[in-house]
Amino acid sequence: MAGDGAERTGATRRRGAALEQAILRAAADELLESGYTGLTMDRVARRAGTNKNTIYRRWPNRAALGVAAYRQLAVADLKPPDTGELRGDALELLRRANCHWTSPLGEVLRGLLSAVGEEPELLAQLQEQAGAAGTAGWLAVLDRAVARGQAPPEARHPRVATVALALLRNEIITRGVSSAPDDVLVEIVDEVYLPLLRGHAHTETA
Amino acid sequence: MAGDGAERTGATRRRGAALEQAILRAAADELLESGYTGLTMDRVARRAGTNKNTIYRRWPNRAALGVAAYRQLAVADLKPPDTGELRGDALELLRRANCHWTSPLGEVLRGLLSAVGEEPELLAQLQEQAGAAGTAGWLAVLDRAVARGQAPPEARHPRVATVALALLRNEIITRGVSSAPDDVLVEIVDEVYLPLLRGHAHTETA
DNA sequence: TTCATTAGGGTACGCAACGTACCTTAAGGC
DNA sequence: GCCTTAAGGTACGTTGCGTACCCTAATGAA
Repeated sequence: MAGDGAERTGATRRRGAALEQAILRAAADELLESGYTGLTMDRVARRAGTNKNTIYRRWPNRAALGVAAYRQLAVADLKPPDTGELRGDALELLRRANCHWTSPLGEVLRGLLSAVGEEPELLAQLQEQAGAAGTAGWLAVLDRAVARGQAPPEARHPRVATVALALLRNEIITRGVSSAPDDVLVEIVDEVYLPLLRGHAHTETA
Repeated sequence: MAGDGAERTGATRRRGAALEQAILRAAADELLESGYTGLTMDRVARRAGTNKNTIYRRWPNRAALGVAAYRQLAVADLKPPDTGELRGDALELLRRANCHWTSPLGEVLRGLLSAVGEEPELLAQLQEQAGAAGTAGWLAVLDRAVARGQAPPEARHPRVATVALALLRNEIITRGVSSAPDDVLVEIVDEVYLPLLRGHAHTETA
């Protein structure tokens, strides 16, 4: 990491893409350290070894910078799990999501989501990243379950497929900041997700 | 409403509970007009015909005042619907919740939820109001459905009962600020909620 | 009734952070 | 080797939180 904490001492003056990257890295680091609340333009400027002026030439306001910086962090490595059983796969996906939302990154995302409420454009950008990543994994897992005969084909409806994820999100938002305990995840899978799929299979897999 | 917009002109000086109520009313009005973002201590003070000092003697910070003011607004009138059918009741509950979350009041609640993230005490207070009110209605509706034989007794598990509500919340949060369109509510009920209950009834009500 | 105590009113302040203005200075293309 | 363009530096205006200080009205007790 170049110029991590201290102000940059290099003699040359960066421009264009290089500078932009430096700003984004600085902003992303601030996000991880202090969350969106702690992301201030002055601090990002100092950390990146530049000044607010330069930042405002690229992003119109703090929220936009926050979203852009988050993008850097959110390149999630999502290989859907394959335990050979639907229940195991679902639990694993839920545990990963739980981890994600609980991590500093999740906190950042929550902060951003609430801060961006007024600007729909930024909101759309966030959803594109946060939302899409989620559903893909669930559909993949369900595809395999359908192939195995553990779930009916109708289960591949996106809303049905991601029910467990939605419940987890709801749990975290409703219950507060800390992560959901594992037995809640198990409950979601056993009491809701699997019965739901069973309910879709009208009279089969009994 | 006494002293609605203009600064109070009365000669007597209010104290204690009367003053506290005046402050809370002013804060609640500001919340409805401008949301939590627009709730500033100076404006509340002016509107209540008092000063910040007096407010800070009662609430330690803006968030606490916001939560207290929200309590005034959130006395929801919740008689669970009774259309005679589970599907109709569920849809009606969902529509009400959708209305609520979309209303200025919902916006306020969302703002508060995100602002209070750091202070667990306040968060607990909010949940007490927002959360409990919701589940009661669903349990009541399910009770009647069970009595009618339209749902299995296991459906009265709180997590199962409120699945539709959780999905709606998730939809609103994920998709952004505006209200969920009605077909989404129908989809939640028909594609998730009813199949889920069906799935719980292992081999009955077929 | 008088008077001390207590709570409210008015105002100004310190501080942080956003966003902007203005000028100076280096980079890089022609 | 100049000239446009972009970056650096700095200071400013503004808003809003939270605090400090001192004045003044209400209340209850002597």
